[in-house]
Amino acid sequence: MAKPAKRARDTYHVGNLAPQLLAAARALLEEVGPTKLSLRAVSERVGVSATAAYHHFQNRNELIGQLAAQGFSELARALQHACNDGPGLDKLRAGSLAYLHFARSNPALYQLMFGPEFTEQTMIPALQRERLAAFGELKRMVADTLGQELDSAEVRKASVAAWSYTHGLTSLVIHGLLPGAAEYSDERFVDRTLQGFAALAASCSPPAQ
Amino acid sequence: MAKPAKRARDTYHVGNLAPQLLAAARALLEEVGPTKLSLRAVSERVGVSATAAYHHFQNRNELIGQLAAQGFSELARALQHACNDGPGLDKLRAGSLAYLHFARSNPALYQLMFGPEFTEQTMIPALQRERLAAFGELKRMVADTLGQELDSAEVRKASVAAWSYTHGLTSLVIHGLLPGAAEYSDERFVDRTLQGFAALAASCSPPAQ
DNA sequence: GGAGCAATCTTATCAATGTCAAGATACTTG
DNA sequence: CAAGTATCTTGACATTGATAAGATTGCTCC
Repeated sequence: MAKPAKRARDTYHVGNLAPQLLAAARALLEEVGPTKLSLRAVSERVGVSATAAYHHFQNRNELIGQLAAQGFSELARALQHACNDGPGLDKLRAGSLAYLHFARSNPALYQLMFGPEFTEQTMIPALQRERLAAFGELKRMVADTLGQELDSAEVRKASVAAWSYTHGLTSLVIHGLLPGAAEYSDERFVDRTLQGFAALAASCSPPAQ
Repeated sequence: MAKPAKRARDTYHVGNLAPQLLAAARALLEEVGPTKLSLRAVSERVGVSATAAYHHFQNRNELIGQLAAQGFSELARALQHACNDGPGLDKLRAGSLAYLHFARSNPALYQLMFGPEFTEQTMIPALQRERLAAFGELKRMVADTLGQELDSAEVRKASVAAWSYTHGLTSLVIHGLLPGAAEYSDERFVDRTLQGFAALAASCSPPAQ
Protein backbone atom coordinates (compact mmCIF):
# COMPACT_ATOMS: atom_id res chain seq x y z
CA MET A 1 0.00 0.00 0.00
CA ALA A 2 1.54 3.29 -1.08
CA LYS A 3 1.52 5.53 1.91
CA PRO A 4 1.91 9.28 1.36
CA ALA A 5 5.60 9.81 0.85
CA LYS A 6 5.72 13.00 2.80
CA ARG A 7 5.10 12.46 6.50
CA ALA A 8 3.59 15.12 8.66
CA ARG A 9 6.80 15.55 10.59
CA ASP A 10 8.46 16.90 7.48
CA THR A 11 5.95 19.60 6.77
CA TYR A 12 4.74 20.50 10.20
CA HIS A 13 6.24 23.42 11.99
CA VAL A 14 6.24 23.63 15.71
CA GLY A 15 6.55 26.21 18.39
CA ASN A 16 7.76 29.73 18.88
CA LEU A 17 6.37 30.92 15.61
CA ALA A 18 5.43 34.51 16.43
CA PRO A 19 8.97 35.78 17.03
CA GLN A 20 10.21 34.00 13.94
CA LEU A 21 7.47 35.58 11.86
CA LEU A 22 8.30 39.00 13.26
CA ALA A 23 11.99 38.55 12.54
CA ALA A 24 11.35 37.37 9.00
CA ALA A 25 8.93 40.23 8.46
CA ARG A 26 11.45 42.69 9.79
CA ALA A 27 14.07 41.45 7.36
CA LEU A 28 11.71 41.27 4.41
CA LEU A 29 10.39 44.72 5.20
CA GLU A 30 13.73 46.33 4.43
CA GLU A 31 14.11 44.25 1.31
CA VAL A 32 10.82 44.90 -0.42
CA GLY A 33 9.58 48.09 1.21
CA PRO A 34 6.69 48.78 3.53
CA THR A 35 3.93 48.52 0.94
CA LYS A 36 4.92 45.21 -0.60
CA LEU A 37 5.38 43.18 2.54
CA SER A 38 3.09 40.18 2.13
CA LEU A 39 2.12 37.70 4.79
CA ARG A 40 2.66 34.88 2.37
CA ALA A 41 6.24 35.88 1.69
CA VAL A 42 6.91 36.11 5.40
CA SER A 43 5.37 32.71 6.02
CA GLU A 44 7.31 31.18 3.18
CA ARG A 45 10.57 32.56 4.49
CA VAL A 46 9.93 30.98 7.88
CA GLY A 47 8.94 27.76 6.14
CA VAL A 48 5.37 27.70 7.26
CA SER A 49 2.00 27.69 5.56
CA ALA A 50 0.39 30.91 4.43
CA THR A 51 -2.23 30.90 7.14
CA ALA A 52 -0.15 29.88 10.12
CA ALA A 53 0.34 33.49 11.12
CA TYR A 54 -3.35 33.83 11.88
CA HIS A 55 -2.91 31.76 15.01
CA HIS A 56 -0.56 34.37 16.43
CA PHE A 57 -1.80 37.61 14.93
CA GLN A 58 -5.32 38.72 14.21
CA ASN A 59 -4.40 39.85 10.72
CA ARG A 60 -1.68 41.46 8.66
CA ASN A 61 -2.21 44.80 10.34
CA GLU A 62 -1.50 43.41 13.75
CA LEU A 63 1.72 41.82 12.58
CA ILE A 64 3.09 44.96 10.98
CA GLY A 65 1.72 46.91 13.92
CA GLN A 66 3.92 44.88 16.22
CA LEU A 67 6.81 45.52 13.89
CA ALA A 68 6.14 49.22 14.19
CA ALA A 69 5.89 48.93 17.96
CA GLN A 70 9.24 47.17 17.97
CA GLY A 71 10.62 50.06 15.95
CA PHE A 72 9.42 52.65 18.44
CA SER A 73 10.88 50.62 21.25
CA GLU A 74 14.28 50.56 19.58
CA LEU A 75 14.03 54.24 18.77
CA ALA A 76 13.33 55.01 22.42
CA ARG A 77 16.37 53.04 23.48
CA ALA A 78 18.53 54.82 20.92
CA LEU A 79 17.34 58.20 22.18
CA GLN A 80 17.99 57.16 25.74
CA HIS A 81 21.54 56.11 24.98
CA ALA A 82 22.25 59.26 23.03
CA CYS A 83 20.90 61.37 25.85
CA ASN A 84 22.87 59.66 28.58
CA ASP A 85 26.21 59.43 26.84
CA GLY A 86 26.41 62.83 25.19
CA PRO A 87 27.53 66.09 26.74
CA GLY A 88 24.92 67.96 28.71
CA LEU A 89 24.42 70.90 26.44
CA ASP A 90 24.03 69.20 23.09
CA LYS A 91 21.47 66.64 24.09
CA LEU A 92 19.07 67.87 21.50
CA ARG A 93 21.61 67.51 18.73
CA ALA A 94 22.62 64.10 19.99
CA GLY A 95 19.00 63.04 20.11
CA SER A 96 18.33 64.25 16.61
CA LEU A 97 21.40 62.43 15.40
CA ALA A 98 20.33 59.20 17.04
CA TYR A 99 16.85 59.61 15.64
CA LEU A 100 18.05 60.19 12.12
CA HIS A 101 20.58 57.41 12.40
CA PHE A 102 17.95 54.93 13.48
CA ALA A 103 15.67 55.88 10.61
CA ARG A 104 18.42 55.71 8.02
CA SER A 105 19.45 52.31 9.31
CA ASN A 106 15.85 51.07 9.11
CA PRO A 107 14.19 53.18 6.46
CA ALA A 108 11.34 50.86 5.63
CA LEU A 109 10.59 50.27 9.28
CA TYR A 110 10.55 54.00 9.89
CA GLN A 111 8.13 54.51 7.04
CA LEU A 112 5.97 51.80 8.48
CA MET A 113 6.02 53.38 11.93
CA PHE A 114 4.55 56.56 10.52
CA GLY A 115 2.63 54.90 7.73
CA PRO A 116 -1.03 55.39 6.90
CA GLU A 117 -1.95 51.87 7.97
CA PHE A 118 -2.43 52.79 11.59
CA THR A 119 -5.36 55.04 12.30
CA GLU A 120 -7.28 55.42 15.53
CA GLN A 121 -9.32 52.37 14.56
CA THR A 122 -6.60 50.01 13.46
CA MET A 123 -4.17 50.95 16.21
CA ILE A 124 -3.00 48.12 18.39
CA PRO A 125 -2.24 48.87 22.05
CA ALA A 126 1.41 47.85 21.88
CA LEU A 127 2.06 50.35 19.11
CA GLN A 128 0.39 53.18 20.96
CA ARG A 129 2.30 52.36 24.12
CA GLU A 130 5.73 52.17 22.53
CA ARG A 131 5.12 55.31 20.55
CA LEU A 132 4.22 57.18 23.72
CA ALA A 133 7.28 55.78 25.43
CA ALA A 134 9.52 57.00 22.64
CA PHE A 135 7.96 60.42 22.75
CA GLY A 136 8.41 60.38 26.53
CA GLU A 137 12.10 59.83 26.03
CA LEU A 138 12.22 62.83 23.74
CA LYS A 139 10.33 64.91 26.28
CA ARG A 140 12.85 63.95 28.91
CA MET A 141 15.64 65.19 26.67
CA VAL A 142 13.88 68.47 26.09
CA ALA A 143 13.12 68.91 29.78
CA ASP A 144 16.79 68.40 30.56
CA THR A 145 17.80 70.91 27.91
CA LEU A 146 15.34 73.53 29.10
CA GLY A 147 15.99 72.78 32.75
CA GLN A 148 12.29 72.55 33.46
CA GLU A 149 9.81 70.03 34.78
CA LEU A 150 8.75 67.14 32.59
CA ASP A 151 5.13 68.12 32.28
CA SER A 152 5.33 71.87 32.10
CA ALA A 153 3.61 73.59 29.23
CA GLU A 154 6.97 74.85 28.02
CA VAL A 155 8.36 71.36 27.77
CA ARG A 156 5.29 70.06 26.01
CA LYS A 157 5.45 72.74 23.38
CA ALA A 158 9.17 72.45 22.90
CA SER A 159 8.93 68.68 22.66
CA VAL A 160 6.39 68.86 19.90
CA ALA A 161 8.63 71.35 18.14
CA ALA A 162 11.64 69.08 18.50
CA TRP A 163 9.73 66.02 17.37
CA SER A 164 8.30 67.95 14.44
CA TYR A 165 11.58 69.11 13.06
CA THR A 166 13.37 65.84 13.69
CA HIS A 167 10.62 63.74 12.18
CA GLY A 168 10.29 66.15 9.28
CA LEU A 169 13.98 66.16 8.49
CA THR A 170 14.15 62.40 8.88
CA SER A 171 11.15 61.86 6.68
CA LEU A 172 12.54 64.07 3.94
CA VAL A 173 15.91 62.35 4.05
CA ILE A 174 14.41 58.88 4.05
CA HIS A 175 12.21 59.66 1.09
CA GLY A 176 15.18 61.00 -0.82
CA LEU A 177 13.62 64.43 -1.18
CA LEU A 178 16.74 66.32 -0.16
CA PRO A 179 19.66 66.66 -2.55
CA GLY A 180 22.45 64.34 -1.57
CA ALA A 181 20.18 62.29 0.64
CA ALA A 182 22.16 59.18 -0.17
CA GLU A 183 25.76 60.21 0.35
CA TYR A 184 25.77 62.81 3.10
CA SER A 185 26.25 61.93 6.75
CA ASP A 186 23.71 62.18 9.53
CA GLU A 187 25.82 64.89 11.16
CA ARG A 188 25.74 67.03 8.06
CA PHE A 189 21.97 66.92 7.80
CA VAL A 190 21.36 67.65 11.45
CA ASP A 191 23.91 70.42 11.75
CA ARG A 192 22.85 72.14 8.57
CA THR A 193 19.26 72.06 9.68
CA LEU A 194 20.11 73.44 13.10
CA GLN A 195 22.05 76.22 11.40
CA GLY A 196 19.05 76.88 9.24
CA PHE A 197 16.89 77.26 12.32
CA ALA A 198 19.33 79.68 13.82
CA ALA A 199 19.18 81.79 10.69
CA LEU A 200 15.40 81.71 10.70
CA ALA A 201 15.17 82.56 14.37
CA ALA A 202 17.53 85.50 13.91
CA SER A 203 15.51 87.25 11.25
CA CYS A 204 12.02 86.31 12.32
CA SER A 205 9.56 88.29 14.32
CA PRO A 206 9.51 87.03 17.89
CA PRO A 207 6.54 84.73 18.39
CA ALA A 208 3.77 86.04 20.56
CA GLN A 209 3.75 84.26 23.87
CA MET B 1 -35.63 38.98 -34.37
CA ALA B 2 -34.38 39.35 -30.81
CA LYS B 3 -31.34 41.50 -30.95
CA PRO B 4 -29.11 41.76 -27.88
CA ALA B 5 -31.02 43.98 -25.54
CA LYS B 6 -27.99 45.94 -24.45
CA ARG B 7 -26.48 47.91 -27.30
CA ALA B 8 -22.89 48.91 -27.31
CA ARG B 9 -23.84 52.55 -26.98
CA ASP B 10 -25.19 51.89 -23.53
CA THR B 11 -22.06 50.35 -22.15
CA TYR B 12 -19.39 52.15 -24.05
CA HIS B 13 -17.75 55.16 -22.54
CA VAL B 14 -16.26 57.80 -24.69
CA GLY B 15 -13.72 60.53 -24.42
CA ASN B 16 -11.98 62.61 -21.80
CA LEU B 17 -11.53 59.74 -19.44
CA ALA B 18 -8.24 60.61 -17.79
CA PRO B 19 -9.46 63.74 -15.97
CA GLN B 20 -12.60 61.96 -14.85
CA LEU B 21 -10.55 59.11 -13.47
CA LEU B 22 -8.28 61.52 -11.65
CA ALA B 23 -11.24 63.38 -10.18
CA ALA B 24 -12.91 60.18 -9.04
CA ALA B 25 -9.65 58.92 -7.61
CA ARG B 26 -9.15 62.17 -5.77
CA ALA B 27 -12.56 61.90 -4.19
CA LEU B 28 -12.24 58.23 -3.37
CA LEU B 29 -8.80 58.80 -1.93
CA GLU B 30 -10.16 60.90 0.89
CA GLU B 31 -12.97 58.44 1.51
CA VAL B 32 -11.02 55.21 1.80
CA GLY B 33 -7.50 56.33 2.58
CA PRO B 34 -4.32 56.22 0.56
CA THR B 35 -3.64 52.50 0.96
CA LYS B 36 -7.06 51.23 -0.04
CA LEU B 37 -7.57 53.19 -3.23
CA SER B 38 -8.24 50.59 -5.91
CA LEU B 39 -8.29 51.15 -9.61
CA ARG B 40 -11.44 49.11 -9.90
CA ALA B 41 -13.35 51.29 -7.47
CA VAL B 42 -12.23 54.37 -9.35
CA SER B 43 -13.28 52.89 -12.67
CA GLU B 44 -16.61 51.80 -11.29
CA ARG B 45 -17.31 55.27 -9.94
CA VAL B 46 -16.70 56.77 -13.36
CA GLY B 47 -18.84 54.04 -14.91
CA VAL B 48 -16.15 52.41 -16.95
CA SER B 49 -14.62 48.97 -17.13
CA ALA B 50 -11.87 47.96 -14.77
CA THR B 51 -9.14 48.09 -17.36
CA ALA B 52 -10.06 51.29 -19.18
CA ALA B 53 -7.61 53.26 -17.09
CA TYR B 54 -4.69 51.40 -18.60
CA HIS B 55 -5.16 53.32 -21.84
CA HIS B 56 -4.45 56.58 -20.04
CA PHE B 57 -2.05 55.56 -17.32
CA GLN B 58 0.70 53.01 -17.39
CA ASN B 59 -0.42 51.48 -14.10
CA ARG B 60 -1.85 52.30 -10.71
CA ASN B 61 1.34 54.00 -9.64
CA GLU B 62 1.19 56.48 -12.46
CA LEU B 63 -2.38 57.41 -11.65
CA ILE B 64 -1.76 58.03 -7.99
CA GLY B 65 1.50 59.68 -8.95
CA GLN B 66 -0.42 62.22 -10.96
CA LEU B 67 -2.72 62.69 -8.02
CA ALA B 68 0.28 63.42 -5.86
CA ALA B 69 1.65 65.81 -8.47
CA GLN B 70 -1.68 67.59 -8.47
CA GLY B 71 -1.39 67.85 -4.70
CA PHE B 72 2.03 69.47 -4.86
CA SER B 73 0.77 71.89 -7.46
CA GLU B 74 -2.10 72.96 -5.23
CA LEU B 75 0.22 73.18 -2.25
CA ALA B 76 2.53 75.47 -4.19
CA ARG B 77 -0.36 77.71 -5.10
CA ALA B 78 -1.51 77.83 -1.50
CA LEU B 79 1.96 78.81 -0.35
CA GLN B 80 2.17 81.46 -3.02
CA HIS B 81 -1.12 83.03 -1.95
CA ALA B 82 -0.20 82.94 1.71
CA CYS B 83 3.14 84.56 0.95
CA ASN B 84 1.74 87.35 -1.19
CA ASP B 85 -1.24 88.29 0.94
CA GLY B 86 0.25 88.14 4.41
CA PRO B 87 2.26 90.84 6.17
CA GLY B 88 5.91 90.98 5.31
CA LEU B 89 7.35 89.82 8.58
CA ASP B 90 5.26 86.76 9.28
CA LYS B 91 5.59 85.09 5.93
CA LEU B 92 7.01 82.02 7.50
CA ARG B 93 4.11 81.67 9.89
CA ALA B 94 1.65 82.33 7.09
CA GLY B 95 3.35 79.74 4.93
CA SER B 96 3.29 77.15 7.67
CA LEU B 97 -0.35 77.88 8.28
CA ALA B 98 -1.21 77.46 4.61
CA TYR B 99 0.82 74.27 4.47
CA LEU B 100 -0.90 72.76 7.49
CA HIS B 101 -4.28 73.92 6.29
CA PHE B 102 -3.82 72.28 2.92
CA ALA B 103 -2.78 69.02 4.51
CA ARG B 104 -5.63 68.98 6.99
CA SER B 105 -8.09 69.67 4.20
CA ASN B 106 -6.64 66.81 2.12
CA PRO B 107 -5.14 64.41 4.61
CA ALA B 108 -5.15 61.32 2.45
CA LEU B 109 -3.71 63.23 -0.47
CA TYR B 110 -0.98 64.59 1.74
CA GLN B 111 -0.10 61.13 2.96
CA LEU B 112 0.02 59.99 -0.62
CA MET B 113 2.30 62.85 -1.61
CA PHE B 114 4.85 61.70 0.94
CA GLY B 115 3.98 58.05 0.77
CA PRO B 116 6.37 55.18 0.29
CA GLU B 117 5.03 54.38 -3.18
CA PHE B 118 7.28 56.84 -4.92
CA THR B 119 10.93 55.97 -4.86
CA GLU B 120 13.61 57.08 -7.28
CA GLN B 121 12.59 54.24 -9.58
CA THR B 122 8.83 54.64 -9.54
CA MET B 123 8.87 58.43 -9.68
CA ILE B 124 7.02 59.99 -12.57
CA PRO B 125 8.39 63.24 -14.01
CA ALA B 126 5.30 65.29 -13.27
CA LEU B 127 5.51 64.44 -9.60
CA GLN B 128 9.16 65.36 -9.36
CA ARG B 129 8.56 68.62 -11.16
CA GLU B 130 5.60 69.75 -9.07
CA ARG B 131 7.37 68.78 -5.89
CA LEU B 132 10.37 70.88 -6.84
CA ALA B 133 8.08 73.75 -7.75
CA ALA B 134 6.40 73.62 -4.34
CA PHE B 135 9.74 73.55 -2.59
CA GLY B 136 10.81 76.47 -4.77
CA GLU B 137 7.86 78.44 -3.48
CA LEU B 138 8.95 77.69 0.06
CA LYS B 139 12.48 78.76 -0.74
CA ARG B 140 11.19 82.03 -2.09
CA MET B 141 9.37 82.63 1.17
CA VAL B 142 12.48 81.91 3.17
CA ALA B 143 14.63 84.09 0.94
CA ASP B 144 12.19 86.96 1.47
CA THR B 145 12.22 86.42 5.20
CA LEU B 146 15.99 86.30 5.41
CA GLY B 147 16.44 89.09 2.90
CA GLN B 148 18.95 87.07 0.95
CA GLU B 149 19.35 85.68 -2.55
CA LEU B 150 17.31 82.71 -3.62
CA ASP B 151 20.22 80.35 -4.09
CA SER B 152 22.51 81.32 -1.27
CA ALA B 153 23.72 78.62 1.06
CA GLU B 154 21.92 80.34 3.92
CA VAL B 155 18.60 80.19 2.15
CA ARG B 156 19.11 76.57 1.17
CA LYS B 157 19.80 75.53 4.73
CA ALA B 158 17.01 77.61 6.19
CA SER B 159 14.58 76.28 3.61
CA VAL B 160 15.32 72.70 4.49
CA ALA B 161 14.88 73.62 8.13
CA ALA B 162 11.56 75.28 7.43
CA TRP B 163 10.34 72.43 5.29
CA SER B 164 11.46 69.93 7.89
CA TYR B 165 9.60 71.44 10.78
CA THR B 166 6.49 72.21 8.75
CA HIS B 167 6.33 68.79 7.19
CA GLY B 168 7.06 67.17 10.52
CA LEU B 169 4.38 69.06 12.37
CA THR B 170 1.91 68.47 9.57
CA SER B 171 2.70 64.80 9.43
CA LEU B 172 2.25 64.38 13.18
CA VAL B 173 -1.04 66.25 13.15
CA ILE B 174 -2.36 64.36 10.15
CA HIS B 175 -1.53 61.02 11.70
CA GLY B 176 -3.26 62.01 14.88
CA LEU B 177 -0.11 61.62 16.94
CA LEU B 178 -0.50 64.89 18.80
CA PRO B 179 -3.05 65.24 21.58
CA GLY B 180 -6.04 67.18 20.37
CA ALA B 181 -5.12 66.67 16.75
CA ALA B 182 -8.77 66.61 15.79
CA GLU B 183 -10.22 69.65 17.53
CA TYR B 184 -7.48 72.26 17.67
CA SER B 185 -7.03 74.92 15.01
CA ASP B 186 -4.19 75.23 12.54
CA GLU B 187 -3.15 78.47 14.21
CA ARG B 188 -2.83 76.84 17.59
CA PHE B 189 -0.55 74.10 16.28
CA VAL B 190 1.68 76.43 14.32
CA ASP B 191 1.97 79.07 17.02
CA ARG B 192 2.63 76.60 19.79
CA THR B 193 5.32 74.95 17.71
CA LEU B 194 6.95 78.27 16.91
CA GLN B 195 6.90 79.11 20.62
CA GLY B 196 8.49 75.76 21.28
CA PHE B 197 11.27 76.57 18.88
CA ALA B 198 11.86 79.88 20.54
CA ALA B 199 12.20 78.13 23.88
CA LEU B 200 14.61 75.61 22.42
CA ALA B 201 16.68 78.26 20.68
CA ALA B 202 16.92 80.28 23.88
CA SER B 203 18.42 77.53 26.02
CA CYS B 204 20.42 75.71 23.43
CA SER B 205 24.08 75.98 22.71
CA PRO B 206 24.58 78.11 19.61
CA PRO B 207 25.21 75.90 16.61
CA ALA B 208 28.67 75.94 15.18
CA GLN B 209 28.72 77.82 11.93
C1' DG C 1 -19.51 59.30 -48.48
C1' DG C 2 -17.01 55.25 -47.33
C1' DA C 3 -12.77 52.26 -46.55
C1' DG C 4 -9.23 51.86 -43.56
C1' DC C 5 -6.80 52.88 -39.39
C1' DA C 6 -5.63 54.26 -34.86
C1' DA C 7 -7.43 55.29 -30.43
C1' DT C 8 -10.43 53.85 -27.02
C1' DC C 9 -13.13 50.67 -24.42
C1' DT C 10 -14.78 45.93 -23.13
C1' DT C 11 -14.64 41.07 -21.86
C1' DA C 12 -12.02 37.20 -20.47
C1' DT C 13 -8.39 35.73 -17.93
C1' DC C 14 -4.31 35.19 -14.77
C1' DA C 15 -1.33 35.64 -10.67
C1' DA C 16 -0.82 37.48 -6.15
C1' DT C 17 -2.73 38.45 -1.82
C1' DG C 18 -5.58 38.62 2.64
C1' DT C 19 -8.64 35.84 4.90
C1' DC C 20 -11.83 32.08 6.44
C1' DA C 21 -13.35 27.22 7.26
C1' DA C 22 -12.39 22.60 8.13
C1' DG C 23 -9.40 18.98 9.04
C1' DA C 24 -4.82 17.07 10.66
C1' DT C 25 -1.14 17.03 14.04
C1' DA C 26 1.33 18.13 18.38
C1' DC C 27 1.24 19.28 23.18
C1' DT C 28 -0.82 19.19 27.84
C1' DT C 29 -3.33 17.74 31.58
C1' DG C 30 -6.26 14.69 34.09
C1' DC D 1 -3.02 6.88 28.14
C1' DA D 2 -7.20 9.46 26.79
C1' DA D 3 -9.23 13.74 25.88
C1' DG D 4 -9.05 18.40 24.94
C1' DT D 5 -6.70 22.46 23.40
C1' DA D 6 -3.29 24.84 20.84
C1' DT D 7 -1.00 24.86 16.60
C1' DC D 8 -0.42 24.03 11.81
C1' DT D 9 -2.01 22.53 7.10
C1' DT D 10 -4.87 22.19 3.01
C1' DG D 11 -8.47 24.05 0.32
C1' DA D 12 -11.12 27.64 -0.99
C1' DC D 13 -12.95 32.43 -1.92
C1' DA D 14 -13.04 37.51 -2.87
C1' DT D 15 -10.37 41.41 -4.17
C1' DT D 16 -7.01 43.51 -6.79
C1' DG D 17 -3.43 44.81 -10.41
C1' DA D 18 -2.36 43.56 -14.82
C1' DT D 19 -2.28 41.43 -19.71
C1' DA D 20 -4.29 39.80 -24.12
C1' DA D 21 -7.55 39.76 -27.55
C1' DG D 22 -11.67 41.37 -29.51
C1' DA D 23 -15.34 45.11 -30.14
C1' DT D 24 -16.51 49.94 -30.97
C1' DT D 25 -15.77 54.75 -32.07
C1' DG D 26 -14.05 58.59 -34.46
C1' DC D 27 -10.79 60.40 -37.69
C1' DT D 28 -8.34 60.62 -42.08
C1' DC D 29 -7.65 60.24 -46.71
C1' DC D 30 -9.25 59.03 -51.14
